[in-house]
Amino acid sequence: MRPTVHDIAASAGVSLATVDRVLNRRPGVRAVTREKVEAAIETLGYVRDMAAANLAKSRVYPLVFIIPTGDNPFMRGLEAEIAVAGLRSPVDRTRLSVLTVPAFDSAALVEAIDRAVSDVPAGLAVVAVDAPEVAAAIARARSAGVPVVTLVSDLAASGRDHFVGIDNIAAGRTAGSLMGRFLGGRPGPVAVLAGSMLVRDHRERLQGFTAALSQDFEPRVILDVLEGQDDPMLAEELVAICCKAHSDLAGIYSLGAGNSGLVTAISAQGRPIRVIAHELTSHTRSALKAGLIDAVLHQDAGHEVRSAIRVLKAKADGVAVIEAQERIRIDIFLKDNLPLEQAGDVREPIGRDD
Amino acid sequence: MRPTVHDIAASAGVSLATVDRVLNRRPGVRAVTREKVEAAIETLGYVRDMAAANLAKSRVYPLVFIIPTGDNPFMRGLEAEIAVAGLRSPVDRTRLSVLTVPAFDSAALVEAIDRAVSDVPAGLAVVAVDAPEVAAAIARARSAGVPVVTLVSDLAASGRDHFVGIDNIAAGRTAGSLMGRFLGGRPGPVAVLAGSMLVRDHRERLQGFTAALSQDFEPRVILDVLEGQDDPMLAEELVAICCKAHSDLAGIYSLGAGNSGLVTAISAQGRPIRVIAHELTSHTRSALKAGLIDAVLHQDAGHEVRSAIRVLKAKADGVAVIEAQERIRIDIFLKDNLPLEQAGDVREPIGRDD
DNA sequence: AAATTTCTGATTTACGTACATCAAAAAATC
DNA sequence: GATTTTTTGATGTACGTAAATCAGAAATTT
Repeated sequence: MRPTVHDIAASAGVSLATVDRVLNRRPGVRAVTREKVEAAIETLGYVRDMAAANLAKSRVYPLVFIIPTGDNPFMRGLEAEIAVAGLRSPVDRTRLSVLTVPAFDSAALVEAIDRAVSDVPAGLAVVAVDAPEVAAAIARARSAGVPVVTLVSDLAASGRDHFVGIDNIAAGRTAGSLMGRFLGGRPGPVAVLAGSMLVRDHRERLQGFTAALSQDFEPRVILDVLEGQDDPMLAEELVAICCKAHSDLAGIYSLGAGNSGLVTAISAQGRPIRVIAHELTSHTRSALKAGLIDAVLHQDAGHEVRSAIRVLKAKADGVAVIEAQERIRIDIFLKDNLPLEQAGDVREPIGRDD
Repeated sequence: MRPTVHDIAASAGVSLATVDRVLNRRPGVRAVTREKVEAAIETLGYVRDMAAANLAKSRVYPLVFIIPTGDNPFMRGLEAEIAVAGLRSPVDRTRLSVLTVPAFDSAALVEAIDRAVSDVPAGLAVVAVDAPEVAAAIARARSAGVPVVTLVSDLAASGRDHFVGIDNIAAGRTAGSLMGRFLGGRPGPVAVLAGSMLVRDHRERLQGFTAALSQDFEPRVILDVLEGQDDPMLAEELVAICCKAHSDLAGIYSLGAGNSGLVTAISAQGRPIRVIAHELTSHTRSALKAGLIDAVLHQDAGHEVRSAIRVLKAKADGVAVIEAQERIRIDIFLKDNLPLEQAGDVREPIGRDD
């Protein structure tokens, strides 16, 4: 049987109340007594039964997610997954709420963080914007005792407790490596379609892509980045122009959103172009199946949300996280390993979307 | 606040004891009364607080894993991950035990299953062997009230509650697709190195590989399967012979174990051969880095073990599982997206291993 | 040594459920 | 209608922890 507080009390020769004071850092315990208790905890290998503790406290974990507004399908998918996770809230004693703020607006994000912190939630998950004032706001949250994880987009300088998301440099390198192998000896330049070079994730993906493609393969021209603002219409236009300008275009790496425009543009081309894109959506899925896209790199929003919740609860309890379990993987989908379509999958609106 | 048994009792106009009888299927409740209670449960949306219930019952979940003996590194990795998960047993109220049986010995497996069932564990995870008597044993376990999941190797005919593992046909297809793309227009036959065609997983991988490679790419000769018995020495010998016999050998798909022998054989070749293998181990990792292997398909044993535990607990409680969370993914590793090496990773003995 | 402050013990209630016991009520049987 | 059987209610204890109260002991200060 695992030891209980009673065993600790008996073993340390103190009362239950004192053990409780030590465990919950309540005042009124001499240093020597505290050490006796801690020694007993150590030798007996006591671990607090969180289920019983939470029951006694009737504890709930109010968790706040702060994510960007706008029609970025990945972010909307994230929001949907938070809603799905919310259905399980009664079971896992969480209470999830979502704040949305304009994308890339660091002032608004800072305000949202401060507002969220003011009702002392059990944890905070933030899609970070790369700005010093945001880092400062996160640091404030933590010094107010609120655990913070960054979600999708990291901000290591903030001292956040954990980052939930993929390694974007590795994602870019993977894309570059796949592109190099898929192209084989075939000549011709490669284009890169991004949302905006102002976004850290996109910069990192580009960096990894360029590095892998130029390091491990024969020299190849990488054209100037097309910034499609994650807008399908603009993406389509830019890609079409690019195809016209480069009749020998061999491949395209789309590292942001707006892929439906990309697909429209390349399907109009009568020549094979290798395409690697990000995020599995209904569009990229069907383009994969049709052979218009060769590979899709993907991060699973559901996993990210569940991981954020697990990590925040663990941090709130001061418990260690299982690192291996919380590593968010870069999924590589070909048309041959597509997962079955599910109800919760990202579905996009007609016309303007990913 | 979520409703409790007290709310149900009040709402149904019955006593707490009666609610308890209904909830725990104890006798002594008239059908009409039971229906009243069930209606109240329904309308109030009551869900039993499992944490409190488990506390009251001081319930533990004894779970039994049955896996093959032998030096198959993947299976040993699985065993190691079970041990790691066992460290968390006090926290999640499980008690894990492992039975090992000779590989592919269905009689021994049946005996182990029956033995395990005889002390009525809360659940059973079995690396299944494809035989009718095994299916029957699993069916017996289930009708004895013991939830069963198949692990790594499925046996759908058994009526098991759940399968924890990858889709091996999809894995083979993925390998075929990657091989086709990696080879591009380059001519030459492709070899397949398997453990044994008696194993269902290996058969399925081969099937998927052949289908994808012949369906989506120019015609290519796939040589007769080399059966290396998952033995590095034999694998090395077979591959060396094959290379000698086919001077234009373009690629090798290694769908089983014994990869260290494979690597030795191909590194002796002075020509580039595309290689796709299974399972990330210290050997395949370093071969990836060295460029001797192009891609590794991987299933994460830690995830599989944790998933099996979650699913079995859920089945034991009669609770729904989160399907999306329990899907075991096929990881595709290139040298560019290798995860950091960790303490729990599969390390192989010198000389004879994967 | 007395007064004060700080620590510690003993005890109780609570969280939501499980489970057992015994009495009382209702239904079924004769 | 009396008896037996079945169903229901009332109540208490337990699980492991949290949190509060109050009395008493120990340490510190005067």
